[in-house]
Amino acid sequence: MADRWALAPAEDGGVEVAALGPDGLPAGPVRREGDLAEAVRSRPDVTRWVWRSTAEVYPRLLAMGVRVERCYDIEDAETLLLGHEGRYGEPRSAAAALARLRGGPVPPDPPLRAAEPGAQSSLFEPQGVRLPLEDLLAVYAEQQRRHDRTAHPDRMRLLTAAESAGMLVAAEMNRAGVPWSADVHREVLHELLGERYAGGGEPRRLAELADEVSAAFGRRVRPDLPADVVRAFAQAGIRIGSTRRWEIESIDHPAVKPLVEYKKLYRIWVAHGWSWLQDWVRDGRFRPEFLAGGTVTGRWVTNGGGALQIPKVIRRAVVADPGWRLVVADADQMEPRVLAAISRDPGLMEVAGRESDLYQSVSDRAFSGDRAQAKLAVLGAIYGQTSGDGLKNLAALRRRFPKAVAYVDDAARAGEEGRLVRTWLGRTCPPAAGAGEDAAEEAGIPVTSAEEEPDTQQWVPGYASTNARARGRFARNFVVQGSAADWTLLLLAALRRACADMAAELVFFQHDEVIVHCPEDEAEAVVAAIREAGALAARLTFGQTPVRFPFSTAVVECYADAK
DNA sequence: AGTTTCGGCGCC
DNA sequence: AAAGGGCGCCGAAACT
Repeated sequence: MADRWALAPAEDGGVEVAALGPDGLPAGPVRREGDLAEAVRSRPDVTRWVWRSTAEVYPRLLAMGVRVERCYDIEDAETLLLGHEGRYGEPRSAAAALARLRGGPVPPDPPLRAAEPGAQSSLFEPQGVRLPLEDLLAVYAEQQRRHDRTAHPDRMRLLTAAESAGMLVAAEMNRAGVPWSADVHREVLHELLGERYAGGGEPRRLAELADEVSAAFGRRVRPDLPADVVRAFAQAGIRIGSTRRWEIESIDHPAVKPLVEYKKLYRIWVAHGWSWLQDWVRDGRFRPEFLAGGTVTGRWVTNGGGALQIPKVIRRAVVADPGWRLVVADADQMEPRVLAAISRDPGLMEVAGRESDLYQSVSDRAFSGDRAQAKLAVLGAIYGQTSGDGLKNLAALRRRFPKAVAYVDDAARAGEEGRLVRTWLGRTCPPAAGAGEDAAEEAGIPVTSAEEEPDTQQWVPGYASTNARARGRFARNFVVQGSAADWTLLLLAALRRACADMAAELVFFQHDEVIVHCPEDEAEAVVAAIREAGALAARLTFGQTPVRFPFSTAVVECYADAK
């Protein structure tokens, strides 16, 4: 039996299936069967299912209790391949890919659906345009050839496979949900905000703080209205450019303390308060929708619920089931370690080859001993910092780690010049990304002329335009953040496989941090599995490298206790 | 009245 | 002290 099969759900609930040969070409006839889940369940030896869209197929399989080992998502691969080919923005649907292959009119992509609180049913709605399996297989075969034509075919194949794996993880996490205690959440809210008043107005503590702010100014001020706050300070003889916290905090005025406190609590109230709880938590689980590869850098996003921005204080509500634990694992200094792996800078690889604190090591070697400064300088180099403290030490960084800094500098230059920039595995940055209006215009989005700003520097020799510099910073960060995302995809894939042999379930992922929910007696095995998965991901992603990817791990009953 | 943008801030 | 990367979310403000 072939280990690779393809399937395409049909309109009537049936399914088409076909065995594939090692070359990815059909190894048998397309068969028509009555039931999607049964078609997969009855073929336990299949190690990879090829399908149009994981979002279309996998939630339905999971609902029937069927999991798959691996998959290949044709439309996701199409997106990655188009990007690699410098064809960002072309329609990415399988139907569009087929039209390009056969030479017909290319249909535009269907519009994305919007997020709705708690709308589990949306996960089961058919998305996109279905294609007969015969046609899907033609697209798939062509994609195999397009992989071969990339700069590093082995890496590109790994990338599409890894992101498909990420989509399986995301679908499984969406099904599992994040263990969430509504009672604890309500306790936290009551502690911070006080009683709620009828009518949905501000809770007690916010009303009190608003009164304190008003008293300090000697007139009624709405602290949640920036314009009102600016006006109030102006009347007090203090001019401010914005009401951002750092700016407010530098002011000497009795309104500052209650105002800053108000802004902090207001944020909790509107973004993670009682109505959030009502919308997103049901049956002891917070159910956001994770989307693998939702950003150009490959980082995930979530749709609804702000799952990647859960405030620290609210994490007390993330509580394991009785007898279960949360294994919380954070990759230590992930981005500089990734920079070491991709730049192959000898000095940085040596530092990143240890599991000990990378910023402390950098500080010991390059500076006079301040870890905070070393961290600022390293992150500043990755982010393209243009001023501030980080810049002071950039020269030292450049001397000590020349290849690493040159790597991101080269990416920045490529970005400024509009050239393609890729992650280690081959995810490609759109040439105009980070350019603001330029990017919008190139994507076909009309830009109002009133906002166009003549870019006078453009004609001054030696100066890049504002937009070009923005592209440079974007590209500089892209190669590091994106390559880190490459590694985390492989990490998740490996961890998922390890968890498949246990009761443990992956429930949360946030850039460099995973949470596994498992029975207490599995916790130590999960910790070990995470470390092994990280090491395996490093080998697979970067090949032979001395760079290590250690984790800080904690086995806790409550997420807030992990730090 | 409905839709889009802005300001601010949460997370990494 | 406050500049540089990526996101999502909310209400208010600004728009049509």
